[in-house]
Amino acid sequence: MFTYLVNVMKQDEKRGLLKQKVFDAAFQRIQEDGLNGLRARDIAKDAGCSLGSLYNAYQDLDDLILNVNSRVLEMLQEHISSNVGEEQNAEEALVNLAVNYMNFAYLHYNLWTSLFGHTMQDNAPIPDWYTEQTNATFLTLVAPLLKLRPELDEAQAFILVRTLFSAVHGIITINLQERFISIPKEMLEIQLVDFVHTYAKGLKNKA
Amino acid sequence: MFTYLVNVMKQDEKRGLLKQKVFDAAFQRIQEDGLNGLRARDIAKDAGCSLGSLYNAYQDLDDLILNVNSRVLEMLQEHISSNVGEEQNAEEALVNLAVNYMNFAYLHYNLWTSLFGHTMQDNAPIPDWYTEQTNATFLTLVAPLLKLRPELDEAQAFILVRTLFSAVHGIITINLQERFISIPKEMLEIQLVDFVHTYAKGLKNKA
DNA sequence: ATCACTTTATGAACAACGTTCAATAATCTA
DNA sequence: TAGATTATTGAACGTTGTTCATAAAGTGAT
Repeated sequence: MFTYLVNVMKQDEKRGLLKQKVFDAAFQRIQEDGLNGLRARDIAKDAGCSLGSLYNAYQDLDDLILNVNSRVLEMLQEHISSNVGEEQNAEEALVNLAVNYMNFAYLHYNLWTSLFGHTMQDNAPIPDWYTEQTNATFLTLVAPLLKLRPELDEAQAFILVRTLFSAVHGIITINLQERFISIPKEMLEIQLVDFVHTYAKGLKNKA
Repeated sequence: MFTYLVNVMKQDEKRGLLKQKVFDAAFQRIQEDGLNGLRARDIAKDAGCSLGSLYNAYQDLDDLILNVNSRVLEMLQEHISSNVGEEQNAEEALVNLAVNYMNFAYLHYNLWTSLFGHTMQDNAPIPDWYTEQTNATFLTLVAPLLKLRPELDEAQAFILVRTLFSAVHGIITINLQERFISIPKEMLEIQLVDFVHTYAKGLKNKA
């Protein structure tokens, strides 16, 4: 019955279907084996198409990976800002952002490292649409903070969120990297919450 | 005359010489082209030996890269702790650590990304000697802080330095990654110094 | 200096990879 | 249905990292 559906589809619908199947296969491979274990031939096999068709659907592996990472960015954005924005104060919102980010990194470790560990072949430039989406994701994080602290202008809030996000990202990254001694998740969370509170205290005491 | 020296050398001295030449070639390649541009055949050509000899000197490319990264770690340790330890207070020491770290990242960008961007083939484990060196480098950073703040025990100082280092690392990493909007070095330094001061203020206000 | 023995150097060969492309099949249009 | 357009295929290509049989060089005892 699925074949019937395919037969009844227009050509561009089938093209979309193939693209989707290739995407799904790549996503799952990255999720299970990590970016390092990604092979064009495996993706084609999983997607049920030939090796050549993969390059019909996507320009090259970089193109495909960027599309997967784009989806991961969406997931991250959704996950990170859940339960954020209904707090009484900005400090708790920042703590929640940090803890959500940590949980995402643990929950989707391979997808998360794909986001930051991928580099283009031959030092090719990252396409604009991708960097724009990355920065748009950042702006989403700024929004709840602005609601809570209307006295900040957007530029200030952007810098604040960016700095804090970078710092939190670093703390989690270093802890999860194999080359460093890492502490258990529970301890990391304590350290992270403490860090955000400490930094927030410093911000309050600034003026 | 150089040939004369070679002729007069013992066998293991020549082995060391070859290892050194291969190392130098790899180091220079990584420094100039980055880790992505590293090719076994290029290294062999630069070192003036055959492709096979490279695998006589080092087990594989991972082994060679880890040795280069080990040297980079030494450079980082030396660079980061220069001018640190003679300050009046711990806060200034932490600021200097952060700024030194930033300068190293800018000055030796390819070497620095090699340090954090390298991953093993086939998810092979990182050898113990390397992770031990990494953590030993950390302990070096803790030492000046302990001298300045003798009331901290070593565990507390370690956590403090580790958290701060991770955060600083994250701020610099995110800014230097191509996929994010980056600000000029001068602005980053201001942001970084401000961040450390703010965090230090938070620490003081904790008790 | 000669010989047997060990160590080192070599580059052709191999397997695995991303990518291309001429040939084939499918689909659309008129 | 015929002709034109598009999609699919997998063999083939160029580059990788790595291995290995062969050759060269070094070592030490006689």
